Amino acid sequence: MTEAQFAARLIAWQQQHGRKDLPWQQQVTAYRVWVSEIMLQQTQVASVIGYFGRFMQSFPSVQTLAKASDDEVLHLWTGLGYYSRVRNLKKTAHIISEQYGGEFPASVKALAELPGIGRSTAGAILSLAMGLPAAILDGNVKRVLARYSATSGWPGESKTAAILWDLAERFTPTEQTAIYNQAMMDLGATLCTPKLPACAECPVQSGCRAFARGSQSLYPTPKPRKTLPQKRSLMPIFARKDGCILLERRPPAGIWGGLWSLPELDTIEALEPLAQRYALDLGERRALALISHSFSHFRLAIEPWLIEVNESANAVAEDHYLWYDPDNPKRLGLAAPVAKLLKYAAQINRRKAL
DNA sequence: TAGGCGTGGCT
DNA sequence: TAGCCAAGCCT
Repeated sequence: MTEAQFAARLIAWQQQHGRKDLPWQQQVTAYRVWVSEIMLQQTQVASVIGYFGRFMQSFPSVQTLAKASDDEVLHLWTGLGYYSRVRNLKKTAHIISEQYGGEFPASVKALAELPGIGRSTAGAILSLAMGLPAAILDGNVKRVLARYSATSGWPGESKTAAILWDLAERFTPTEQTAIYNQAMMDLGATLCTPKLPACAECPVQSGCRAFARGSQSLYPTPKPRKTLPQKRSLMPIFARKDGCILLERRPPAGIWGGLWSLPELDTIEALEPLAQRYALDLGERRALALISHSFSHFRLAIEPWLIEVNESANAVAEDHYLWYDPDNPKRLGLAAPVAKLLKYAAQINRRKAL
């Protein structure tokens, strides 16, 4: 099968079986495609749909996003993960409004220089939003191409990535590139799935080297896994009489960067110094059930403590902490397990009030 | 180049 | 249950 035939079959398949009703496929603009592509990085379509709608409701244009506060954007990202995407999103929104007059540049090079946009996301914006010929190489395309060409090697290795990018560039047609790229993603998401691919329905089965050998499950070569380190931390839920709970802002980089969180302690011995810093008188305390939270690179066991406090004046910077009212919550970014704990603590508090 | 960076769904 | 995986990018 020639490269042109491959592309033609994908395009025909897309028109019959592809996805055409995703939110970012309606009222297509570079802005909407860009936001969707950032949200979809390492994140499944089903998870993104709700977030995308709320985001567009609040920030309908690159200018409204550029002017928004960090807390407001992080609030709408809470639970989606990879929060550095938000910092990069805001930086790029600024650059587009200030330096590009509100229009996205129309080249891979210029797009990929923007924070948070790499080669594949640049290709997606160019092809899907602008109709220009540009290749993409996301997880779906990698899987389709690795199987079709029976290419071994983990795609995270530069050598394997170079081979796959070369294939992607060769197969990507200069006409109808948007439909073709969407077809490759949809084929990977619906037929050429990681497990139990539906090869019987595949439009390019006849040229697929993995299918010919019955070795679909060998591609792409999986990432070499190491056992995840296990960490543990204490999270004091300092609750005032009025039900408000102490939150601290996390540093901009690192895990949960820029989000609001409960304080994190290594040991219970660190509780007194922390209480002193905030000038808290500690009352009754009770341990709540352990929470296990899993990240891509470590596992965290959280030991939450609900602690009643009386507060007096302290000298901690105002933008470093706040008293969060669960019954009248401010709009800000919260780490997922912290959001769960706050709900739980509010429940306990409400029961006590009855 | 390898590792940091989240979360939820699925098996 | 525990591991795998998802429309990757940055340092």
